[in-house]
Amino acid sequence: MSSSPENATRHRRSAGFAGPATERELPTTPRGLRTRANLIDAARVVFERDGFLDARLVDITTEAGISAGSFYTYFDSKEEIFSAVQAEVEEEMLHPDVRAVDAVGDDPIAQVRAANRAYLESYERYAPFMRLLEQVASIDEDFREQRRKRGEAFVQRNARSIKQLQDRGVAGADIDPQLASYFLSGMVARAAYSRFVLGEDWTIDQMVDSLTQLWVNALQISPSAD
Amino acid sequence: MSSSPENATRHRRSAGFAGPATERELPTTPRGLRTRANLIDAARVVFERDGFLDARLVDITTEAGISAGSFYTYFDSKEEIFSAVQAEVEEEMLHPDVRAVDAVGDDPIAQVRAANRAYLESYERYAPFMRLLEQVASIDEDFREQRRKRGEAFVQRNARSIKQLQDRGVAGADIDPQLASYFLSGMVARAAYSRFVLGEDWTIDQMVDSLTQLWVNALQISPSAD
Amino acid sequence: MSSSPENATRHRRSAGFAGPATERELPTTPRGLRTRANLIDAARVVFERDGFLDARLVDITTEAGISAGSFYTYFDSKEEIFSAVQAEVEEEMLHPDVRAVDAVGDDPIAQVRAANRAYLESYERYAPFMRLLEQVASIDEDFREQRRKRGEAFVQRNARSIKQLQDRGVAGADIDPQLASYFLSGMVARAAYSRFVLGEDWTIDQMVDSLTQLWVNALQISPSAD
Amino acid sequence: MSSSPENATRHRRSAGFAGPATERELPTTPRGLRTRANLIDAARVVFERDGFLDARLVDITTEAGISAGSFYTYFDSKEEIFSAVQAEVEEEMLHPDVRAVDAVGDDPIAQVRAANRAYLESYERYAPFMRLLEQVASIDEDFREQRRKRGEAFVQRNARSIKQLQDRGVAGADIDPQLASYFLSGMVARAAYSRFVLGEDWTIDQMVDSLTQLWVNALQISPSAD
DNA sequence: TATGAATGAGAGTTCATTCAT
DNA sequence: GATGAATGAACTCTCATTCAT
Repeated sequence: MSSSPENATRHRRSAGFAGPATERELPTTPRGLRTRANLIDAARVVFERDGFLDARLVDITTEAGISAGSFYTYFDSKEEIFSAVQAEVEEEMLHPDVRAVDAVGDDPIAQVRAANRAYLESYERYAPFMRLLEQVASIDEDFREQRRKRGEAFVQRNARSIKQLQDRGVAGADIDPQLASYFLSGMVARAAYSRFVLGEDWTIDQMVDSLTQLWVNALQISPSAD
Repeated sequence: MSSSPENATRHRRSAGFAGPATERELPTTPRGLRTRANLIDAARVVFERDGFLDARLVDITTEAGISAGSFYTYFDSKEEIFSAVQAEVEEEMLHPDVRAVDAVGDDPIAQVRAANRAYLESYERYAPFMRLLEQVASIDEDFREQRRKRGEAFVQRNARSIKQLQDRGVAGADIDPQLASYFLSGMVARAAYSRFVLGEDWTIDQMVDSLTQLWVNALQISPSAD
Repeated sequence: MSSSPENATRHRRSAGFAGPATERELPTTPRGLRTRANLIDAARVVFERDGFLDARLVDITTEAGISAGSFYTYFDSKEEIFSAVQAEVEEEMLHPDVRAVDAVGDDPIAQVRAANRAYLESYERYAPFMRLLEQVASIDEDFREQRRKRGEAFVQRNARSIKQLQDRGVAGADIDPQLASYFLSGMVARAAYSRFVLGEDWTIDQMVDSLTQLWVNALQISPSAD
Repeated sequence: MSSSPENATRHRRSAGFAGPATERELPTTPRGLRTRANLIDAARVVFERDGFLDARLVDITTEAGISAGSFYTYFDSKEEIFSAVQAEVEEEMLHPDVRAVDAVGDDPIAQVRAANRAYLESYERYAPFMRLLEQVASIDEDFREQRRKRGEAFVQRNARSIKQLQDRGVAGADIDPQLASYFLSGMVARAAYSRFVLGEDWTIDQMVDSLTQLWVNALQISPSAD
């Protein structure tokens, strides 16, 4: 809004994020594949720059160097190309430069710290995209639901870790692992959002220290005896 | 999007949330004041039902029972009436039915618990409005910044409480009160969002218990000796 | 096609003729009523000149002297304004200048002749509109069905007349009144179409004579004894 | 319209049905001939299924199993391939399985009956194509004119038959053979249209009986003395 | 010659905002 | 001051046709 040009006009068509639907098949020729890839890259640039709502298809095609009509050779709607961008970015996020996490060893505190750092650094690297995700989530209920479901898996994994710590007597026994996992993950996620989207001026080190401390205290994790 | 009618299109002129701007003076006649109030109430209904983006001015004026053109007698833009709605809701939120918080006494744990419960109950009561706030924040940077600043005060107040607990030796001394306040508040806020906007199916009691426990542990608050 | 300008482009949106649907209420102000009427008149001009398919909304609004966007103040689609045109024309057709048919008396042959003449004269007067009806019927199945149902009533009425003639012994007894009514009415309708749309060069008198003769013979109507 | 997908949009460039124009020469290779034939068959399928207007060239080429661009190797426009389809269907219609018509003998009533039956049965067999013809005729004036001229010959032939009957004293002498031929043929054609396009629920036997009776009465054909 | 991607000229549609009555 | 009709700038989406490979 205020970040858009004067008198900007924004259209939305509700093609929907409801699901993958009839996944359109990829173009067969190298040229087609190249154009499609260009389009996705262009869309990412425009989305991250203007937000989902202010992004016009014509901006995307212009950025991609093709005509407006050609958009529809590859995608049916802004929502559909957004999903493609999302897939691309997620693909990209899954190629970490051999995460140091594994080198951490068994110390649960070190593990929490490493996980928090990894999360924050990833968030920072993809900050414009993360902001975009937040926007789309706040706009579209289906997308929100989709995202919630994905988060579920992450929370469950964390909950199991907490449970194991409890079983080993390393974490407070009277803590609900599910809720603790959910709420503490949320704390970190929101801290990242505050830092990288809202622009709070903390260093990552500060954040890692503080978040890890709060997390560890909250779960009453005792330092590893090793 | 998914919740909007097929092919709905929304326009926006970026009047902006940048600030109070030239605060428009209130109408002088009782009738004018009544119409203005109707308009705000109508806007709240429509905003909460359709979201900020899908809300059309004509829907608001229709809901208010006045003509489309009369809107501009009272407000200059959708953003401006949104601010008025926000002011009204916040006014309403400040009239608590004699909050029991004060009855809590000096026990810091009981205070944290009471504060968490109060927050969640208030969030629940205003859930549609809270969702609306999230949406607008994700859309508009100025609004986001405005909101961040307001939150600041709240965080500072909490930080001072934490500092006092530390000074009394009731909370961990090595905790950064500012960050802890920010992050723990964020945890609660996000939990409320997950529950009342995303629809996670927790009871408020569960949430209060778990959040209070995590909060208290995180700050290493020891039970009051009294 | 060939009758449209070179490289003309024709769009069709399937709003549908399925039914009256949610009949939009009339404008309340005189100005609104005037504009709506202008729009209908303009639509009739454009439809009759260009056909349904080649008629563009912007042609209609231009003809009506209003802006393109204003169209949607009154109608939702080309189909909807077409229905309004149809209603208007039918209204107009129902104001005959005191049809002479009644003056014909009891002679069945004279009655058939009078009916045929009235039909042909009316068809001639509304020839451009009749051509339009044919086109729309050939394009849209719902409209076709609608029209078929309306014709039904007319056929039934004729069938009853035939039945009465048979009962009075004035028409052949072994004729199926329903089918005869349908087929003979169809013969007259098609003759009118051939004359006024296809442009066959018969005089109305010729047509009346010949059609009446065929009709009368077909039903074996004997001349009234009077 | 109602039969087309939501919001379908159709473009047309008026290549026109004006005439054979520069008849494009047939492809020379067997492969080319096969592709051309496939294209025509595909076009017939698509035209009959979707109507002329809603048929997209890409649908036709897809149905034919060739690429979009290749269309122009064989035809210049939708109109042109339509003409080819028409030619093909008419060719097909001219290969009757040794029509029993000739076996009818000299009885004029039996001849009329046989002709009517043959017409109706043929119409039924080609009903989707006949509907298509009606549509195109209603859309394009040149095509309409073309068709009218072709019908002329048929009407003339019938008119001559009627004349002969009159000369033999078997039909009413005061009937205009031209007009009678035209109008009665029209009656049968329209009955067929009502049955096979509009969906009236008559049996062919009913129709043959009734139409023959009306036709014979109309012409005052007396039963053959043989 | 076949391919299929690219084009581009529109048409329809929306709605914040203006303004004559 | 209120009304509600009128405006017009945007934007999406289609598909016959072209053209580089």
